[in-house]
Amino acid sequence: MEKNLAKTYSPKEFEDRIYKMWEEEGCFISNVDMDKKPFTIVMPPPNITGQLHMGHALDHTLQDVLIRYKRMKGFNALWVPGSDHASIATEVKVVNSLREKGISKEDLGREGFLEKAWEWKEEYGGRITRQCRKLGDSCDWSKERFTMDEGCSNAVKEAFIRLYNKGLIYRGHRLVNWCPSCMTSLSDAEVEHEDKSGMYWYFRYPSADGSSDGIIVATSRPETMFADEAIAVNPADERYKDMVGKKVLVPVINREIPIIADPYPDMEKGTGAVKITPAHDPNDFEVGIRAKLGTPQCINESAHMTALAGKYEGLDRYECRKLWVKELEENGFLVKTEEKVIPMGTCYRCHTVIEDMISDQWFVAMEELAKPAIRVAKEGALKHVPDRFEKTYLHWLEEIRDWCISRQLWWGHRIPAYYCEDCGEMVVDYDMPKVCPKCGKTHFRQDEDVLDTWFSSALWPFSTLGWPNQTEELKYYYPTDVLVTGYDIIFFWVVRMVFSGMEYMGDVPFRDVYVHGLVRDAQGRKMSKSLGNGIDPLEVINEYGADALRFMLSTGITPGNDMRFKEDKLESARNFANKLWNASRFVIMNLQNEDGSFKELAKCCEGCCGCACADSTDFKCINLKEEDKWIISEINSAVEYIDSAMDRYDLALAGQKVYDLIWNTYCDWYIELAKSRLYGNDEEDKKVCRFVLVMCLKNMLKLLHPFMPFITEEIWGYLPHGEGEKGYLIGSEWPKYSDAWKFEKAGSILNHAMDSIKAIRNIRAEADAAPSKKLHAYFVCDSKCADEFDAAKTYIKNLANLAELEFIPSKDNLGDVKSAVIDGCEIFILLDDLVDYKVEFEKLTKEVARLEGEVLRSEKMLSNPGFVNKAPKEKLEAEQKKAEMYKDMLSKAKEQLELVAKKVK
RNA sequence: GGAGGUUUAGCUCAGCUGGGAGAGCAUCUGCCUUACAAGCAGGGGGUCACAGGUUCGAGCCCUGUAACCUCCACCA
Repeated sequence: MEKNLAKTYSPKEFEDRIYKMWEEEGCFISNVDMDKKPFTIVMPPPNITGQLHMGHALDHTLQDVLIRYKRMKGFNALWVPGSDHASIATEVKVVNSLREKGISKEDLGREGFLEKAWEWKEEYGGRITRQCRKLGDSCDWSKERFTMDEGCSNAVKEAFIRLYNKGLIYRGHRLVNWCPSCMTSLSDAEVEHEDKSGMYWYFRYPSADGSSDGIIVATSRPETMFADEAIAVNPADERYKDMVGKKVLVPVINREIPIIADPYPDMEKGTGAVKITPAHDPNDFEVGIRAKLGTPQCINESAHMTALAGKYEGLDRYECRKLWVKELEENGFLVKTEEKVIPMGTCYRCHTVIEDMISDQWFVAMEELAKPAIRVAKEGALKHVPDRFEKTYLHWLEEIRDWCISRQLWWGHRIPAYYCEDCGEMVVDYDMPKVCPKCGKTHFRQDEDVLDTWFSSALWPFSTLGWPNQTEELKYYYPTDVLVTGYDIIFFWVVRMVFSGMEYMGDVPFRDVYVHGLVRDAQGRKMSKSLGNGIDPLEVINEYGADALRFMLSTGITPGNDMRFKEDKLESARNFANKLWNASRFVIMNLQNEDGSFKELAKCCEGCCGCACADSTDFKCINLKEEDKWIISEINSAVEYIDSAMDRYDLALAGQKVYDLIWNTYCDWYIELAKSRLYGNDEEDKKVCRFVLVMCLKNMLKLLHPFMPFITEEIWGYLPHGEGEKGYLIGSEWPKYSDAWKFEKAGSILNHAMDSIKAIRNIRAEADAAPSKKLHAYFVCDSKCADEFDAAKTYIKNLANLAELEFIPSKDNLGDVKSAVIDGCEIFILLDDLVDYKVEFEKLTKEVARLEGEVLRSEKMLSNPGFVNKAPKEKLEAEQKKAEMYKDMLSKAKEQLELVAKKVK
């Protein structure tokens, strides 16, 4: 082993090595252990369609931070990894890759195609797991799952059969969302609504018997006219009362259709008369059922016209529309047009405009299943973070319609329904039946369709733990603790997992849903392939390291809100890692002898191993200085703060606190204070200082570990450890808040010291005094804190670079001074010719004005009976103290001003 | 047509249950001070979108307005 850390922080040198070490040592493995409480997260399985993007990196980082935190807190932490077969998305990808080789999916046939799809899965599934490792995901790879592996497939069959037997899955012949490009049905959740600029065309449908001028209807889809079955009007509509029951002709093609009365038409919209095309519009379909209309189709599965469209047969729907409108116009049927924004459903995968298509599909009846899912959210058994997402969740469940689960695809879970070749009888079963229960024959064919990919995802929190088998894992780990996911898949996934969990397991799949936002680009746009603005996490890791990426992602967010990806945030995170690296290097440097062996550290207590263990709490045998007590106190209160933030899922606040602690507290102050001791001659005190440096560093490494696991583990490896600390940081114990670590007096002393130092530095900087120049400072302290300033004296002398610090009773006879007023003390420095008295005069004038303002504010508050009577006692007392302090500071500042005023003259 | 979110320093964003406005980056000044220039020290910069209200006290609570964003909603 090297004696010390390398000179420069270079994450590439150790991140992969550390991960491999963790994995080989089984640090991620979790097994059933009744003596420990489990903490479980099931990873939202990434699609095997490609590679992980920044959204995954965020999702995984948040989960890993939580898992590592809980693991260190002593939970039996399990993070189950896996991936999703992503039926439609993957099928499209495989089809495309085949097309490039000039092969169609039909050429290969079902079996051949599936072989190709599995090859795809092997390649891309493997790539994803490698990326997870790069990110530092501490998931239990021995439990890795895939939505189409044997266990998950069994779970899918079991779920399907159970629901079918309960009558909650049924086959229906009805209108469904159809993507003409993907050539499959889609569920409502898979349809996105986009506003598109469109047109209303108003056409006259002439009267069949010539008894009237006919009727004018508006439509945005003239090409569906070939399949019109009626014109509907509202029964309350006076305008058309006499026409109900009469017939009109579809223009040009002269097919007779009736005018019917139905509550559906809105008298305010369009002309109040609506053409009814049951096969191509869901509302029309409903009207058609009520009026017993037929369902002729003029558009087919690929959105081309059928024979019903006559000479337009075979044309694309939009081609046909153009020509057909032209023909109608030329024949005088077009009354007027109106430009209009029309909301249109599009396919969530390819954004093709959806057709409503009549077909035979499988459905899940949702009404009963939704009820328990609604109940658990309302009762609080399922908690959303932030809670506003509960509204989204509930709204969707309350409006839910039956779920179309069959897809006309090959890649996915094939529906376990079998049809007798002889009599057509359908059997739903785990495997192909041997004998037909109806006709006794033995030839069956399986349903051609596969299931919606979300059908298997819905089972993920328990199928991954062994369900439908009642395994030990399932009993121990279920329900899981938290689901971490983006708000964009609440509908697809979260609601379905919840009602599935309630249905099959009788309990929620997770207690909390931690919802995060999207990672956008620097301009705030969504990252997408089409914009080409996506950023590859691997490239970022390559340049800045996984720790920097993780820190940027986990501390740059507010729960539920989107974040922008900014390069400078990454840099800042990387610089922080570098800071920690160098601080650690400093500590180690001062710890080691020439040969790399450790120098002696002070022992904190009887039986101390001399390794400055992180959990030292008994300081009986050690002579701590005030700054030691102070830094220990600071860490102690940070632990309390961080715990509370983590427990609220406020990871960003927790992370920022560690940042602040390491950089602004430990590095900027403690290490600086430590230098004079380490370079001094007091050998006993050096041991004490080393002890504190190491103990505090260890605790900070722990606090940072969930966020930056690699660098913290790497540094941990270079520090001395006692028996109780053997092993890796990842498995170490989280720091505990302890009263033994509270040192209030030391805090006060150091605060006085830091205030003084800053004030003197300020004076020096503004007077343009050389930093190297040793100054002589005079302090006039209040008697109430004289002791504390006295205790702070050496710190001030050291860090403010003073030749001398003298406490004097009054500033009289000092002569020319530059000064500062801080709480409890006035500071004077003789700077002779360096001072610009004019500037000084202005500054003091301003300061006096400021203090006057403060005093005024305070007095106003204190003379306000409302405040005095109603404010809590602590507030009142605090305000009184402040008032006193400001008055004091004001009078001193005024005196100084007078002095300077004389000089100016 | 419904629902939600956002609006705080030049930029990106924090700000917990109401009690004296913060960070990172950028900018300016001075420093290669023996862990770190990926750094150190110091400074400047904000009518907390707008208008009302509640309160002794509002960035925070209530009402309204504006701008931007997102989701949901059966394409006459």
